[in-house]
Amino acid sequence: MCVKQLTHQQCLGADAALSRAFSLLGKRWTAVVLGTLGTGGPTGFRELSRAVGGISDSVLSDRLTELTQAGLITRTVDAGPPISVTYALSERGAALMPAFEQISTWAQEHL
Amino acid sequence: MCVKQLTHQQCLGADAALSRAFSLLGKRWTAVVLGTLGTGGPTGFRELSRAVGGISDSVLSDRLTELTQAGLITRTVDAGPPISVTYALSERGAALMPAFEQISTWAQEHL
DNA sequence: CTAGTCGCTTCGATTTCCGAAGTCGCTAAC
DNA sequence: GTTAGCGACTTCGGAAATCGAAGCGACTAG
Repeated sequence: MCVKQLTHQQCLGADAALSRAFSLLGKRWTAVVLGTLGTGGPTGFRELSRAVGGISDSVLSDRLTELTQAGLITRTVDAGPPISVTYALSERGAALMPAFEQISTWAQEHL
Repeated sequence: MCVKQLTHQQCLGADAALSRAFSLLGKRWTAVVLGTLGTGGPTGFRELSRAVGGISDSVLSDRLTELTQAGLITRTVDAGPPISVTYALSERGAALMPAFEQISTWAQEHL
């Protein structure tokens, strides 16, 4: 049984939800991109690339597209000139930050 | 600045810690394996494979090796006969469960 | 003796990721 | 006017990760 005295069914539901979450978060860079937007605030592609560090442009572009489509971030285009694009956490994305802070705290003492 | 009024330095530290955490959790299946051990308790390879669902044997084997080496799970061999092996969360691994519960709750309402 | 299970390993194929180079539109400096 | 740099990406070949299937040895059950 669960470490927290849940019913078997509740455990299955929790596992399925965690699986859905990690079908996104289990990709390299997804959580780091979200976390970086959470700590640094709204920013553009290049600045985000620098803040994340080590990510390729094509993967960053892919992740931003996926996260926008999943509703975790918003993409705002200012036609300028010059064109500028700003990515920011949405409410839904911001709702993940408490969990990421816990993971971050955990990593500070365990990794 | 941070959404939570941290210093710039604290944000950078948090991002670096999150990056370290997700160099592990950002691999396909890692978090789901941990989460499944958290809800289902100690178990063997085959049962864990069934509980996780959809994972290949070679990746499960790889993940279990990595997680054991990282100290997040323990591997206990009973020489039998027949041989049986039990994987369980370590204290360090169990310390991640509150964050995974938050992510699971978040996924139940957002994904 | 046969079939099934456990706890894995191996291997070829597929998918994901990476690094480099590139595009277009803009701005700045000379 | 020219050159260089930047932003916001896209493209592509190669490397790494993942997958699915098949296999192994040791055991148990019928």
